[in-house]
Formats: sequence, C-alpha cells, structure tokens
Amino acid sequence: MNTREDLTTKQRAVYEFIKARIEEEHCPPTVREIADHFGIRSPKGASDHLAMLERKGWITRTAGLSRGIQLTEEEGIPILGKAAAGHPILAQEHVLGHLNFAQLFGLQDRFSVQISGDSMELAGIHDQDYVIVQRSTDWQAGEIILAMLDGETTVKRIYREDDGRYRLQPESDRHLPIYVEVDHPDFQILGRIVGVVRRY
Amino acid sequence: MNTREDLTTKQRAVYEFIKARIEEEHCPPTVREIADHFGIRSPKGASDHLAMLERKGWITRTAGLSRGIQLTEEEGIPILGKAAAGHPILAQEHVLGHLNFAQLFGLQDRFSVQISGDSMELAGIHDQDYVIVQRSTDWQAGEIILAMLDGETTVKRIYREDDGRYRLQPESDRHLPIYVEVDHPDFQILGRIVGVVRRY
DNA sequence: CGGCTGAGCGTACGTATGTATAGGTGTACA
DNA sequence: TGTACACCTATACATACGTACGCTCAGCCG
Repeated sequence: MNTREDLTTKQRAVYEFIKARIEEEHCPPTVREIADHFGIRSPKGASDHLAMLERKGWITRTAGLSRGIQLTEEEGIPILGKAAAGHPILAQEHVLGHLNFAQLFGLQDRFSVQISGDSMELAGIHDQDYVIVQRSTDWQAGEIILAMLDGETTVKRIYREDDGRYRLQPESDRHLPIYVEVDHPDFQILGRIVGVVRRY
Repeated sequence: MNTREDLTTKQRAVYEFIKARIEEEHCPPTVREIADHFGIRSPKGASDHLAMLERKGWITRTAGLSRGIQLTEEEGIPILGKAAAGHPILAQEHVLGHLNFAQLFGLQDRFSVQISGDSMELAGIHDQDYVIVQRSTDWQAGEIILAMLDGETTVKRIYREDDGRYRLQPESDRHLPIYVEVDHPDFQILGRIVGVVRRY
C-alpha cells in the first residue's frame, strides 16, 4: 500500500461505507447520503470527513462533480506472496498485486463453461471447475480448446496429425485421444481456454 | 437474459458507453456526460435514449437521482453450459449464471498467494496458479490449507495423525508427506484454500 | 393528402449536490 | 490557560443534474 496515514474510528467507518457502496451499487454515495447514513444533520460534516480521507491519501475527489469520489485502494483480492518460496507478510503493507476478474481475463468475448468429467485432470482442470473461454476459431498446436463434436462440447488439447486429422488429446490416464477428420460435418472449435477458476 | 427488445444503433452505442463507464469508473455517467460524448447539445437527447433503454428493459433508473442508472445485465463472465455434458448455446439468451469474483470468493478476509512448485499437482493446483485463501486458524482433516513452517509458506492437505502430529500431505508423485509436531515452534495455519485461479 | 409514430434535438425549470462561511462542543496536550 | 484537532450544526449559494415542454424530420398507413 501507499503511505496512508491512520484513520480515526469515524473516518474508518466512513471509508468502509463508501467502499461497500461502490461494491454494491457500483457508484459512490453523495455527500448527503453519507451524512444521512451516519446521522449527520449537515452535509458539511460528511464533507469534512471526505476532506480528511483525501488529505490522508485514502480517496481522491473531483471538485464539483457529483459522486466524485474514487478509492485509492486497488480492487480485487490482494496477492501477498509466493507459497513454498517465501514468507508472505499477512499485512496490507506487503501486497504484490491484486487479483481482479476483469483485469485477469478481460470481459469482452469471454464466456465460461463448467467442466464435467476428468479427462483434463493432469492439466489441472478438474470436474466442476469453470474454464474461461476466449471465443475464437483458430488455434495453435498444443493449446487447450473448447470444441463441439457430434453435439457434445469438450475441452481438450488440440494437435494436427501428419495424416491431416485433428487429435484431441485428453490429459488423463483413463482417457484416449480422439481423432477427427478435417471434413467432419459436426466438428467446430468454439474457443481457446484462457483461464480456470475453481471454488472449494 | 430477459426479454429485451432490440436497440437501434445509437441506443446500442449509448448502452455500451454506459457499460464501459461503469467498468472503468465504477460509476455510471450523468445525462450530460452521455450527451457530450455523443455530441448531443442537449441533455434531453441523452435522456430520451435512457428512457428508451429503460422501456426496452436494458437499464433501470432511479428518478431524480444523479447517475441513477443501473444495468439490467448481470456482471461477470456468462456461464454457457457444461462441457462434455451438453451443447452450450453460444448466444446470450442461454446463460446459466455469471462468474463473478466478489460473488464467487467474497472479498472480506481473503487474500491470494501464487503457487510455486508442483507438490499439489494432483489436486489440480499447479505451479504459478493463484490460490484464494480464507484467513482462519482452524481446519478440518483433509482440507487444503496454507501454512507457515520454518519460515516458508506451503499449501498442503492437513491431517492429524494418531500419534498427535500433523501430517501435511502433498498431492504429487514426487513429494512425501511432512510430519509436524504439535508443539513445533515455527508452525502456523494461515488459512483455508477456498479457490484456485489460473491464467494461460 | 392528413394523421400518426418514433428518433432526435434545443430551451427552460426545479431539484440534487458540492462547497463555503460561521460557529459550537468536547478531548488531548503543552 | 491556551491551542490544536475531531466532530458536529445551521445557513447559504453556485453549479451539477434530471426531466418536462416543445419542436423538427422521416417513415408509414389510410
């Protein structure tokens, strides 16, 4: 984090309120909304707190603009270090970066499919995982792709064989590769896998 | 998606502009900002477009409120089906849900650590993956946890042995379990793994 | 032709909102 | 005792902002 001065209890509460509002409503509150929420009868009271938050480096404001509050803090889940390689300091002062969906995967032309089956287990894609797919019809050998084959969708590594056929390569001890003729009537590449998300 | 009527080119552009602004600024634009962006000299022009977007079901507005625009669309990456189990329709009309960081993992008391090493490979946690950690000191047998041992952090499955020691179980052919005395001076559970994120 | 509808724009008006002035109370500190 | 600071109230004002009223133009239908 930056060098941000400590906040009083009240200031902290105001800051948390703003942060919560942005997360819920995707829009920061007005001065008066803050005042109302804390039972302050004058907009000046809330405005004073905002001035302090800005002076201490927790927010920035655009003068004269309605709802012109922006948090200094980065969004997402803080990355605190590398496992098996160091000792992450579990304080906010030692943040390597932030995990953020939009930033990590983008949102344009991406969609997600939940995996069923264990054919890509050894590639770290397990049953019930979600894969993030970049819509695209072209690919490079060895890439993991989402394809439609005979009315079923499947996630596999794709290669081109010497005889011209495609090879859809699973990553599992219990599955065999699938070979597809180039002119197969019901075969289509739907996109490239750009990410995996799993929740326990 | 809902039953949302088609938009004219101009209306679509306005909608995309609003969406982009929310993603970038975390705050929807004002009527006048929309007007300015499209070279409309009157706020009424933009306001009319918003009225149409609302009537057609793409946004909702709160009357009288500044920046009172909300998208009807859900946020995140759309989930279009299950792989190897069906045929996802690649149209926006058949969405099973949305992947969303905040919703999936929560943001309170969560942090992330990047994995280095392959000791949890068979559990689908690979080198360079990010694990999402829920700060917590208690755990249940068999859970995957982040622990600090002798100044190094590590991700393993944890068990309690009959002799009282902890067993930190890797999931890999190339690693052996680690046994830790209960009164080990430099051992600490940092949290439970609640998710995994990987980007290719 | 006349009447209708919808897209698009300009002016005007009332309210929402940020901000300034003037001041009050209580606590901490030298 | 005085000063500084956190926090609040009351009033006021300029501007940011949403929205109602009115207008033009094009297309459609009888």
